[in-house]
Amino acid sequence: MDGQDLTLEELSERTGVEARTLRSWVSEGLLAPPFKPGRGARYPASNADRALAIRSLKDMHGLSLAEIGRRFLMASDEQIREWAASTVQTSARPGSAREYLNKLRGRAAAAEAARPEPTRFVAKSMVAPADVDAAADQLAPIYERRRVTAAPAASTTSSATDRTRIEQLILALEGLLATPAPRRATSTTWTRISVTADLELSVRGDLDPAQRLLFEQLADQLRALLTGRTAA
DNA sequence: GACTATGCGACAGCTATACA
DNA sequence: TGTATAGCTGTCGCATAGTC
Repeated sequence: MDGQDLTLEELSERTGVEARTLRSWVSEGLLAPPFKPGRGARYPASNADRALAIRSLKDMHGLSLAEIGRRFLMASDEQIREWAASTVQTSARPGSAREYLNKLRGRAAAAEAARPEPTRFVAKSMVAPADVDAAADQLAPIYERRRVTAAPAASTTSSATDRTRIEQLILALEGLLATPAPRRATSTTWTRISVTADLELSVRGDLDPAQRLLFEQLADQLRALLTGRTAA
């Protein structure tokens, strides 16, 4: 082993998650199993990040373990570390989506400044800035328009540009989230927008054309990020 | 080989929440 | 109010490995 492996106890101490709970997560496939069974079992150090990410996704975002497992299947190591870091840096109750995005932006900026290597995502934005502006203008009468000031395109990587585009879309949609939703849906009407073959956005209730346009653009951005290519 | 520490799988039970 | 579900949590029997 490489010395970075951990016993279950060390993993528990490092993550603050009880050993019994960690074993439960291993049995459900959320954490990697030990390299060998029995006494002296060593777990990969990456399990610490995964355990912290589970806590983050569960406590901050209310995801079920099953949903977290599905996200782990699609997530990169970098993404899992980012989720784990959000647990470390957020000791209080989770904040708004905007606060979360601000944290992501801050960490991304620091990481890029320290190690400006090419990003793993090469997706190009499929949505022209004017399209987002037009959609936001259409929604302006519905709720207060709030937008971020985009960084100059010449100084950003493609992934940073995509992140900014997604942020703009999310911020434009933020007004829809002003009323907290119940933990379980009671309405039977949903609008579903496919992102990939096994991923879709589901929005409770009917959407007007402007709202639907925004969600479709958000789905386009997510699809581009996940697949690394643009749609026709 | 005996003892001890550590870990595993299985099962039952507890708590909180949502739903009919 | 009863039932179902999710997410742990406690316990038990067993296996493995280190020490004497």
